[in-house]
Amino acid sequence: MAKNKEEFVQHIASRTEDFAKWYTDVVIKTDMADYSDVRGCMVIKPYGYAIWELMQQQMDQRFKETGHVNAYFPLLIPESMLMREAEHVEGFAPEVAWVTQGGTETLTERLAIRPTSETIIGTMYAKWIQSYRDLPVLMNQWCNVMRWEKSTRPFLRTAEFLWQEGHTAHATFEEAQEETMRMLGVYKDFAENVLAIPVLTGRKSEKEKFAGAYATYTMEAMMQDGKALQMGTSHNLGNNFARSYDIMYLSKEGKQEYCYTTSWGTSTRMIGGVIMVHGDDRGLMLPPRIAPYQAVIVPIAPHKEGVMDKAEELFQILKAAGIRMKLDDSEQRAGWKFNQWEMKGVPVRIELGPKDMEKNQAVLVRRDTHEKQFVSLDGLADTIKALLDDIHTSMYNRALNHRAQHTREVRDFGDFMDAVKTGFAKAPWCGERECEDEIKAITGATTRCYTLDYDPELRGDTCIFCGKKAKHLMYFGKAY
RNA sequence: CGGGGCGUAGCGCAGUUUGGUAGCGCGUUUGGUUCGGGACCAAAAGGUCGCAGGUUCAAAUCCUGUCGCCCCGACCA
Repeated sequence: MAKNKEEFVQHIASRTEDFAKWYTDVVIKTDMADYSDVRGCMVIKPYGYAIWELMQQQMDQRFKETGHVNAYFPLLIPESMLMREAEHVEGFAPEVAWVTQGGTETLTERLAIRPTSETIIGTMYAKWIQSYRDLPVLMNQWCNVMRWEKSTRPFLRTAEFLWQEGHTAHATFEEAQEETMRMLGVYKDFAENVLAIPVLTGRKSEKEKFAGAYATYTMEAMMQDGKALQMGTSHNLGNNFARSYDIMYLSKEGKQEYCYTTSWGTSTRMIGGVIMVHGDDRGLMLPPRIAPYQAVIVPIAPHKEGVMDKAEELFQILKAAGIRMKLDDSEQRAGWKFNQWEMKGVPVRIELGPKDMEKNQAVLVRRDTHEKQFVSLDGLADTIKALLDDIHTSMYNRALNHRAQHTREVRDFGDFMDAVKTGFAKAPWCGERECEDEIKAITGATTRCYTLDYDPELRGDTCIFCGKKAKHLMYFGKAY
């Protein structure tokens, strides 16, 4: 303990300082000091990258299960290629970074650093697809993209980010629509069953949809402050890109037809979502399925005879059982380690000391509830696996409950304004751009997505704001 | 692009009003006592005070310029 009160307060303050930085320090560092003009560059530290790798693995597995294959396309896109889809260009032009110089050679045509790859992949698809026999084409690419945003935000909006972008081509609109919805479903499954984040799925308004798309579908999560985060999107591009890039096939009937294409993407922004949905005052709280370490063994009194040997033995057994393990044999006090691993979000802590060894037991402490249990060393791997599943479910339910408490279905604009102060409002809406803009100007809330099963004819609702006939049941909220 | 704030040791900061030996906490290193919730004692290492110019016997401190970062707006698949 510190000598006097003043020193003690200072001591605590410096700890709190550490702790306020946990989110950047542990996972991502945005540090622009050496990049004078590149705002919002991101450095992902090894621990954060390990999280991303686990996300990649589990998403990729789902992509493969739905018949997709991975490929890679160029980083640089010639300006003329980018410009072929008018609406797309209009949407992305303000945030594209350009290469104008290659070595000592000044380029005759600028090259865009990809903000997304529809244009270049579309160009390739046009060459690859000849016949109905070539369809569908189902590909995915893991890569980085760059968008020169005016303002950036750690995790949520960085200039450069890692993502996956799926691009598919189909013979008919219906097949493209089916694919769009299938991948939206894959994303929802991933968010809920891997990240333990409940998401709303639905369709974007015309204003919020992807530039050049026929329709954009999205999954939206609620953060702890009640704000919305778009976690992934799936677009039915109709034949818009096929028309601009000449993606055509010869049908069974011998006619040249345009393809129908889709694209869908999720990014490192999801790491930000995990942090903001699950984190608490002690730091990160990682859902077990993406935790680089699912359990950490903290030996108690490691200098005592046999403790380290037993801890090492346990570590090997649990690791062999398929649990991602860490044995903390560093020269720190137990209490320090407890706090350190809680800050890093490890779901389960295993304490093993002389007293436990006598009783053939270990102490398990879960990160989410801090609940402590004494369990037998026999069958410990199974006990921990069950506990990890339980932690996942309980984290999901906590987030779901939070969202439920901050979402209100409203029919009155006063209630609407109240609702979007702390969360989502679900309200009938006319679907018109001017109305959407005015709602944003007045309340700060934007349209997030609308439900797919709402029938305004049956319900006879009027728009929450302008009073015209409602077309959609829309979720509104303030967004990141 | 507009408004505000900040650049001093690895990290977080005080010191600038009123110019006069470069400070504090954490971290690091060494030795010792400890060890079931962020230990204690003792010693040590570590900074051309963002950069450039000016004023002065003397500048972290005053003046001018410049670069960078953060926050709030505006903007934003």
